[in-house]
Amino acid sequence: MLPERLIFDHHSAKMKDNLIAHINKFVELDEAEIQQVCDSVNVVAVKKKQFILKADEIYRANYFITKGCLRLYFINRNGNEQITQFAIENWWITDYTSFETGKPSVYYLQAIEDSEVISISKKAYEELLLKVPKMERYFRILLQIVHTASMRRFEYFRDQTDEERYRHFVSLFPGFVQRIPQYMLASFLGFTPQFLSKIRGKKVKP
Amino acid sequence: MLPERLIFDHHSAKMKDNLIAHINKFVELDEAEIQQVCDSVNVVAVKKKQFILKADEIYRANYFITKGCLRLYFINRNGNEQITQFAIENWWITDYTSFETGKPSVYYLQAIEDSEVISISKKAYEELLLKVPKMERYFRILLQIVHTASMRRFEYFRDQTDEERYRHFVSLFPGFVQRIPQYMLASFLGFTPQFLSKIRGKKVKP
DNA sequence: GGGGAACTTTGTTCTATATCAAATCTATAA
DNA sequence: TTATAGATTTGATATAGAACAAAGTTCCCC
Repeated sequence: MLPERLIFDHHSAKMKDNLIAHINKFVELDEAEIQQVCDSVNVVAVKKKQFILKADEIYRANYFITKGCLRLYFINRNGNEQITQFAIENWWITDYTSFETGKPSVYYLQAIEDSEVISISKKAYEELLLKVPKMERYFRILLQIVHTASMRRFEYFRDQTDEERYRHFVSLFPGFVQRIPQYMLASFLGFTPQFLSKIRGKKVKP
Repeated sequence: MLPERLIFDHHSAKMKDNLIAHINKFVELDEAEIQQVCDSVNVVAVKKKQFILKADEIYRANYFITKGCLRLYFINRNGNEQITQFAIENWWITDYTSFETGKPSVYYLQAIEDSEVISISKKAYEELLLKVPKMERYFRILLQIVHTASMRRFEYFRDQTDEERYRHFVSLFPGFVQRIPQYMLASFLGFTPQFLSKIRGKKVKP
């Protein structure tokens, strides 16, 4: 029987393969570069409801999800959770404001399901970008994608009623909606869980 | 007296210096790289109210403002203008969705004041990124900044009332508010010009 | 597998902001 | 210089969704 450490290393290597596969969709890494990426990151398992970080803490890392689902939220002045982002497989997530400035965040980062996450520390990230310029390209491309996604999201918030935004979101991501409780979806879409329940109770016009 | 073309070239070179100065805040370009950047871009003058692009057109370039002010907006289903971004000196602006996909945009890009703009075509942008890897870094850093800005903006939309968001914006950018008509500020902040007028008419609580 | 907490549903009332309408005010172009 | 469209103000009315409240439901944890 293998010692615990080796089992973990084997598992860990498999997680890292997911990240490498994702990077290779955008840039072509050679063996040495793959090694440098793998040496820069760590694999972490988080249980459902476990927090990776909480408000008032500093986001010293960026997180890539290989399995599961996380949410990023803050508490508004009425004391309600406001989810600003979900992250599922093959997404990076962090509070970039805190990550960049080194100042405490207002955000909570919590697992919605048992999840596997790859983390890269701020320091390792900066060093990796200098050592492997292809990673500048990789993150530049990802950030362009993120930017277009948030522009799109903004459009929806400005051009649709809450009810329309709900129906639209469900039609776009029917599978994802199954994975999360309703109150989280309501929070993400910007209204109360009671209102979501009322929408669902309504018969859709034939 | 100099021929028209030379006068323009001289002016054009000065505009490009602004861009180079901006890039040099984030990465250090050598002479050859500066030349490559300058060869990749064009200088354009736009008069107040003139459109750089309109809805249904394709954003084939990214635009850097050296002087003046532009707005990016779309027409919502009620026929109202929804401004999603302003761009002033030293900001890049485009509809990245259209820029990346080559599909027609829903956005209008219009000068609010007489402005000077440097454009880089999609083709020149892609080539420049390959020829000058430092530009990957430059745009990666800029996109991180843009991303944090839109996260912040989202927070404000979720955590403040319209009136609070107005007062907050004015306190953050008093000079900018002077430069634009009220109805544009209302559109950017997500409410009607009538409502903005009513807010302004109110006495602030002492 | 039972009990309590976490969710969801349902009904009522309330409020911020939209919408509609019309009266000024203000720039710009002829 | 004035005519005219564009912009702002002001007031009356309407409405989407919040807040509050309380009854069901489901999910876990012991």
